[in-house]
Amino acid sequence: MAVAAEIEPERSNSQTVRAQLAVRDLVLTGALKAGEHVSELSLVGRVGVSRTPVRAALHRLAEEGLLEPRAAGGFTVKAFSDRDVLDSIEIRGVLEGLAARLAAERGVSLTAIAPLRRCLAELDEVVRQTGRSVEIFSDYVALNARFHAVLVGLADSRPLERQIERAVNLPFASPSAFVMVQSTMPEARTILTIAQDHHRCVLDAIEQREGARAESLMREHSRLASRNLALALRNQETLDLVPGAALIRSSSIA
Amino acid sequence: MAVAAEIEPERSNSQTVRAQLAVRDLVLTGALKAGEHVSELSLVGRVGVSRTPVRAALHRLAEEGLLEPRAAGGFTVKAFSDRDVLDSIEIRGVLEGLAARLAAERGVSLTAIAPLRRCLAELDEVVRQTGRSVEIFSDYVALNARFHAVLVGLADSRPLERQIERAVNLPFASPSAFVMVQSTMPEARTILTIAQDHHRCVLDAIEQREGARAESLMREHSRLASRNLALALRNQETLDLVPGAALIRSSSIA
DNA sequence: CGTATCCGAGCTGTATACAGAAATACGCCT
DNA sequence: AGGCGTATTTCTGTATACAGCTCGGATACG
Repeated sequence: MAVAAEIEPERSNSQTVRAQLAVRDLVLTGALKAGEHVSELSLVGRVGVSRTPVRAALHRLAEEGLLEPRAAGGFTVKAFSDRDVLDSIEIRGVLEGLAARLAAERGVSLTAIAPLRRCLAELDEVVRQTGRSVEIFSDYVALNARFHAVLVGLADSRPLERQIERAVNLPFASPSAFVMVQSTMPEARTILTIAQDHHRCVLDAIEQREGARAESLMREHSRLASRNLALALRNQETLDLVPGAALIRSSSIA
Repeated sequence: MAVAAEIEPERSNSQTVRAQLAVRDLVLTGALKAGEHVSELSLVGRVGVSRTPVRAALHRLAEEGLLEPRAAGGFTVKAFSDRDVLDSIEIRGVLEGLAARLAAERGVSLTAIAPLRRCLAELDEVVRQTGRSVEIFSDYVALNARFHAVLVGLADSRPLERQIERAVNLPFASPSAFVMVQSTMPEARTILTIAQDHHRCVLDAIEQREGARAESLMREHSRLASRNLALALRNQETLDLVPGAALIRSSSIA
């Protein structure tokens, strides 16, 4: 089918996963507008699999929070207010803060923290660089994602990992969601420097078993994202750099 | 089928929901042991619906955290260490703490807080009562659940509600999970009194917009559950009063 | 002209049939 | 007698057929 060819032919192992990725992309790119009802049959044509995996994918995306189940059955694309986004970021901050505190309180061996130290050093290099801004930032995004993931692992708590994974699944709530927005701003380098100092201090706090400090640092760290969100909402064009921006219906279209 | 008759004939609207409830019960009662592989076909016979809704139910239960997806496909009943349970309770405390703080910081009108005040008054009465211990506690459980639910609503944040709902879905992480354990203990009344004082102080803190106080109170409040867990783990017989206790594989079977 | 009712199209929920993969058990070979 | 390979069986993943329901439109009536 012609339309199906639009979607990458990625022959992933599972049809369900393929459908999930395809539909998620449709939602995040705005091909399916917020509030719109998304029917199973229409997707069957678009992603080229039968109803069963499409159905499973829709349920999973509803669990992720991108779709909203209707009482009558079926799903609609969820719309997020700016406060919803803000709250999602705060939730992530609180949970990551808990992870940092647990790591600190329970103690982490030096060998366990070593990978994170290495990650920190790599981030240092990226921040120190003075090249093409966009490239620096995309390097930063990748390393930053790794840093956060490994940090959460230090808490060594499966329940917490699960909960954080869910919080981060909302694309605009991920630790790196708003980093690219900074790349368009004059004080870009400043913010990176501050964020990286957060990283460093959190590691120090964990090493010295300062739980409260580690926790509040991670919270404040997440608020960098909140601040970037506020900036992005002012100049609408930079908002396109944020994944899933199509879902954010700005309440202030004055 | 004879076996299907064991399950209540509850003709709920949806086959999927029926299957979900039935399988959840099988897991929580221990009919399906922790670690055991749960096959779709075997459940088809037990709950009396076809594979499609059973399959959907299994995926939902995996999302809830009661089942664990296997790489090869299918699911196993998840096992929880006591630390997993402890962490789950801590996660709930942290999230409910966030809810209380947001409510306090953003401000709550007196009319909005009124239902919670009423709930508090009803709890007061229950705590003051001096009747059959078990009845008092089951009354308390119901009211306590309502109190927590309404409190979370005060934060007025859909993302946070979603996240907390997920945290509470783990049966032993719910606010009332370990209340029944107290009913067997001599200092039962004492704990209820303390818990109720937490409730009262949190409301006061929210009214007076003391965010930090509201947050730390809710955290400490959740730690009552942690303490009850520790007690329940000592006398194994009281552990049966906890929903889903069958999933907790005590690491210390000394 | 507005409103209520009825009918039809489309969609979801459910059941089942089929294919491929994994686990198990059996038999054969060493 | 034990280990390995193969065959069988059982399972999951996927596709499709069917039934009931919901929603929208058209028509008739006030």
